[in-house]
Formats: sequence, C-alpha cells, structure tokens
Amino acid sequence: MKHRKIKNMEEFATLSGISRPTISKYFNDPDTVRQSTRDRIEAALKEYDYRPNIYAINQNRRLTKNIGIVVPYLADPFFAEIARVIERRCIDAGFTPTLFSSHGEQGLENAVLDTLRSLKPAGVLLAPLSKSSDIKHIEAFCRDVPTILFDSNIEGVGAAFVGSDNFSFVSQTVEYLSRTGSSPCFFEMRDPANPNANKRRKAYVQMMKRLGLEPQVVGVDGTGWGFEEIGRKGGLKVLRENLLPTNTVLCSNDRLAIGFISACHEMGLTVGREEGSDIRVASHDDHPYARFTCPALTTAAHDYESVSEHAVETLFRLIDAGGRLDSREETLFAARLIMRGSA
Amino acid sequence: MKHRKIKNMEEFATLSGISRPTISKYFNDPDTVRQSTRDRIEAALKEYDYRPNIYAINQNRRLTKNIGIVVPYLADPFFAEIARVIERRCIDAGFTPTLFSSHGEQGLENAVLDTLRSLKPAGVLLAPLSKSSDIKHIEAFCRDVPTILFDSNIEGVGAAFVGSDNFSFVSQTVEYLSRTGSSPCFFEMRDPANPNANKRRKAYVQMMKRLGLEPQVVGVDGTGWGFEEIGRKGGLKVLRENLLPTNTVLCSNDRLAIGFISACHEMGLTVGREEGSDIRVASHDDHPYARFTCPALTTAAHDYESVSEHAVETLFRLIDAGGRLDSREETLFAARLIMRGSA
DNA sequence: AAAAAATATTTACGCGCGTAAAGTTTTTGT
DNA sequence: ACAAAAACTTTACGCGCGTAAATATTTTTT
Repeated sequence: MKHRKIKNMEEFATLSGISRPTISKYFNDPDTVRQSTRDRIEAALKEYDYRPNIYAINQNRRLTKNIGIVVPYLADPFFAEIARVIERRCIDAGFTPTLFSSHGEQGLENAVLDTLRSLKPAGVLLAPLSKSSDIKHIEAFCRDVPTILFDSNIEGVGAAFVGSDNFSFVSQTVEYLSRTGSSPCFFEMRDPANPNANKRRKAYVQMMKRLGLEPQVVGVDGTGWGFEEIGRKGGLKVLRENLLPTNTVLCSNDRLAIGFISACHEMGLTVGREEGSDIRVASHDDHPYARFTCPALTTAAHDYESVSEHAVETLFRLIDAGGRLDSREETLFAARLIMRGSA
Repeated sequence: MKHRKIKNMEEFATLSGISRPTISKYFNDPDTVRQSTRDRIEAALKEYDYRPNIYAINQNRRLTKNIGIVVPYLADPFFAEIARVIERRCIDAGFTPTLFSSHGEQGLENAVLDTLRSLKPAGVLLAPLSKSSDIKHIEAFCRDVPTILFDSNIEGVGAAFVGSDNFSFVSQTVEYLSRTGSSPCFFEMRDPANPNANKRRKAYVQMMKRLGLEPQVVGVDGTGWGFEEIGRKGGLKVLRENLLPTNTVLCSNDRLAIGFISACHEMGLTVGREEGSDIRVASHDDHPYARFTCPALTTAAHDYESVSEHAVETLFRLIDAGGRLDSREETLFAARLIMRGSA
C-alpha cells in the first residue's frame, strides 16, 4: 500500500483511472457499478487507502446512513448489552450507529435528541426515560426523524414500539412461585422510573386474582435510576419493620432484587428455595448479573435477540418506506422463566 | 417561537439582520462578537430556532469539535460510569463527545478507530483492549489523531496516559488483610485481558515479600471479558479441589470477586470478616456492584473523578498545543481502601 | 453483425459554511 | 472631539462531494 495521502475523490479517480461520478456511485452502493469497474476500484482502494470525506457526503444528502441509538441509562448493563446487539445489526446492514445515553436525566435526553436531529440520521432507536421524559420534546423529534421506540413505550409516539410482554413475565413468575411455595408479594418502587413497572404490578394483581390469591404489593421509596440501592434501602426497612406479608418476594426487576437480596443478607436471612431458607426472592429481566447473586436469581428473561432484531428490522422497514408506516405497531415478546437458586 | 424552518445561515442572517460572516463567527465562538450583536443573534435564535449544518461546518475545518471516547467493554458498568463523567466534562467544555465500545473484540476496536479517524475529531480518549489490541493499528491512529490513553497503558503509545496506581491499590488491600487476619493469596486470571492485572500481581508479590510473607498466586483459566463467569468457574474449581493456600482471597478485580463470591455461596462457604466465617474475600476497583454482593465487597476504589478529570484536562492541553506535548506523561492516581463486610 | 440496453465519461452546478480581503461603521481611549 | 482600534458588512472564493444531462463506450440481445 502506498502511504501517499489522497486529498479527495477527484484525485483518487485520476489515480484509479475511473471517472469521479462512477467512484461516487461506487461508494453509495457498490452494486450499481459493473463488476469489472468494482474490481478496479477495489484494487485502487487497496493501493491507496482512500476514504471519502463523510462530512462532504452528508452535507447534500437529505438523510445520512447514520442510525442513532438512545438508551436511558447506560450504566445498567442490560442496556449496554442490548445496545451492543443493536449496534452490530446496524453495522451489518451498512449503517453507522451512534450510541447515546440519557444517563437518567431529562435535560440530557433532550440534548441528545437535539444533537441527533442535527446528525440527520436515517433513523433512530429510542428507549426513552419514559416517566421523566419531556414527552412534547420527544413527540416533536419523532415528527421529524423516523423513530422506533423500544424497551418502554410512550403511547402513540414514534412509528412503532418493540418491547417485552410484561404480562408474560409476571404470569410465569407468579404461577411458578405460587405452585412451588407460598404465594408471592410484589416488591417495587412506589414511584417507578418506567411504565413497565406499572404494567408488571397490574399483571401481578391480575394473575394473583386469577389464581384465587390475595395480591399484596409492597412499595418502597426512592426515585431515580439507582435501583439496587433503592432495593437495598427499601428491603432493609421492610425487613426491619416486618412489613412483608409472605416469605416469598417477587421483585419488579432484577436490579431491585439485587439490592433486596443484599438487604436480606445484611439482616441475616438466608435466601433460597431449599428447606430451611428464610425467604424466596424472584424477579424479572435476567439482568447480566442475575446469575451472580447469592444465591443466583430466579427470574424471567427478556428475549434480547428477538427484541433487538425486531426493533432493527422495523426501523429498516420504516426507513425504506420513507419514514412512515401504515399503522403504529406495538410488538411484545414473551419472557422465558429462568429457575435458579433464589426461588 | 416561529416554527418556520430556516434553510441555511444566509437566511438566518437576513432574518436576524446581521451579516452571515458575523453569524458564522458567533457560532464558532460567541465571545468573538460584541455583546450587543450576541444579544441580537440570541434573540433571533430564540425566535427562529436555527442550527447550522454540522456537516457543512466540519467539511472545511481541519479539526472538528468532536471528541471520541473509546472503552473496551461497555457492558462493564465501571466503563459506563467513567464514560458518563468524561462525556459530561467534554460537553461542558463545548465539545461533542461520541462514545464507542470495542465490545472486547480487536476487530471492532480497529473499526472504531477507523470510523473515528474519518470523524476528524479534535481529540480522542482511548481505553484500549490492551492485550488483544492491534498495537500497530493503534500506533498509526495515534500518529494521526491527538489521543490520550486511559485505564490501561500501552508503552509509548498516545500523547499521555492517565490511570490508576496499581501498587497503591494492592499495597493497601494486602496490608489491611495481613494486619487483620491470615495473609491473602492472590486470585487472578492466568491470562488476563489487561496489563493492570499483571501490575497488580507484581505489586502483590512485592508487597507480600516486603511484609515478610510468602506470596501465593492462584491463577484460573478463561479468556475474554466475562470476568464474573471466569471468577465463578475458577472459584468452583479451586474450592472443590482445595487449591486455596489460605482462607483469605484477594481478587485481582471486583468482577472476578463477584464471580468468586458466588462460587463460595454455591459451595456453602460463608464469606466475611466476622468470627465463624469460612473465608475472607477482597478485591480492587470498587465496581458499581461491589456494595451489593453478599456480603458487600471490601475493595480498593479508583479515584474516578481525578482520573477522568485529569484525562480530559490533559486532552484539552494536547488539543490546545496542536496535538503534541513535550513529553509523554503517565499519571497514576492512588486508591482508597473501602472496608465492607467481605474482609 | 447490427440494434438495444447498460454502463462510463465529460461537463457543470449546487450544497451550506469557513474565511479572506477591502471597505464601512461603531466603540474605545485620551 | 478626534484618532485609533475594534467590530461589522460586502463580496467572493473554495471545500469535497452528490447529481443531473449529454455524450461516448461497452456489453447484451436477437
């Protein structure tokens, strides 16, 4: 490879012996030029290592090949993991994904969307803060930029929603826990950050009633995205004051459960499904750390693969359709119960 | 606010009654225009909500106001957290940070650097994969782009390195453990992903000798970035085969320790510093989840704030200096011992 | 081999903004 | 109040590439 620097496409065209418009076509879509020309271009590319200036490319395009991925809280490995899968799929489809985190702050979510808008992305996959989101701002954004919501829904906003079926999560855990021991109470934040939590509570109540059992919801204080700490503090309070109606606790999500289990340990209670354990704990999400709690956490797992695949596929359809879909689909994927030692 | 769309700077200039070059100056640096003009521009800005086209802006600039942040593995909340702090600082300084993760793969790290190069960033903060990095590729990148390494060092690569002082971490934990109970063995991956691990092992050996104790290193198998699972698997093996020389285990990092503690629990061993516990476990990093293990993990904490602040400040100095510093500084920050229940 | 179709080339313009140069107006210093 | 300095306006060009139109060449079809 000659390490000579090539200034622009004109120069590369001259060196490769092909006209600039053809080179331009090649970079837009290699399949639009003849095989023989493609080979010559690619040979020259090996030789000279030229890459077109992305700023010049995107200046004229109405839409770029960028895709924005926005998650509410990147320090949660669940989102880091789903972002990774989505990134990969976008790259494979020839797009350039850019990852943003709102870090739990409304101001940042708005700022991220503003930045994103000026990037003129082909599309955006947005997992909103939801409860603390500035809905008007997100609506306005979605009017201008083809956007798919995922993880948590905002009614009517965005071209589609892809997420998990909270009823599927909760019905499986409730059924399992009730079948194998005392029926569960539901441990949650009184003021959750996210509408999934509300759906899960409702699913719990509904499922308990269906089984002819008395639903018992235990709400704890705390706001924000530090769920583990909220679960721990709330757990300590609940345990100290003996507020638990049963010795089977179903947490709204794994991060709360991680905190709750740590509170149990602090209080000297043994968690587990074995004879002689003081308390059973189960939860939802199958967080990357769920298998490392002590004991490992029984939980309902997201279908990561399906959610991310379907979200990305829907976005591609949306992009191909020019930014509008006939109707706003909401797709929910079922959970898979993962039985581990905690319940 | 009139929601009329403004096409370009020319149009905005006309509407605001100010010449386009002055508007351009304003966007480059508001302080270079007179207060009165600034006020008029900002008034018009409120009125019309215009934002310059970033692609057109960056096309001509040799350097942009972008800053790239690259971490090796974003699903590790440690990196998510440090990225968050760094992002914030960059934004406050008027830059546009973009976050990338190599997701533990050399191919992706190279691809990220290639993408980054074409973004013509003012500077890059890079936490390399290190062991599995393509050193030549990183060197070539650093020749073209002002880059500061952080978290893990590659000798002589990049304009500076900012990280933590591994000796400070290990000396504190070893000293504490030896003073308060039996002396620790050192639990690590035989083939670590990261040079910090090697520095920590050496520091352990050195520190033990200094205290007149016999260093005992326990290496376990496994490669990649799934440290918790490696710690758990390795822990199970070591415990089953009774390979631990002492009942005090100092893990190379918290993620290994999380896995190791889970293995202890699985084996029915109680972890903790209290009388009657079977084993003490301590570690290094103060991972966000360290306080939620059972029992909570005694560890040596990074000085997150100082590392991120110094990394960013050094990058700004580098940028101001036009991409070259007189010498390659390596700055290491000391750890803070965090005593919790595990040891 | 001739006609039709597909692909390349040549030429030319425009995108939105940075920026330089020359001239004009406003502010600052004394 | 006047000169000097600072800030602004006007004019104009260039950045690297997308893309359209007209023309030329190559490939495919019959």
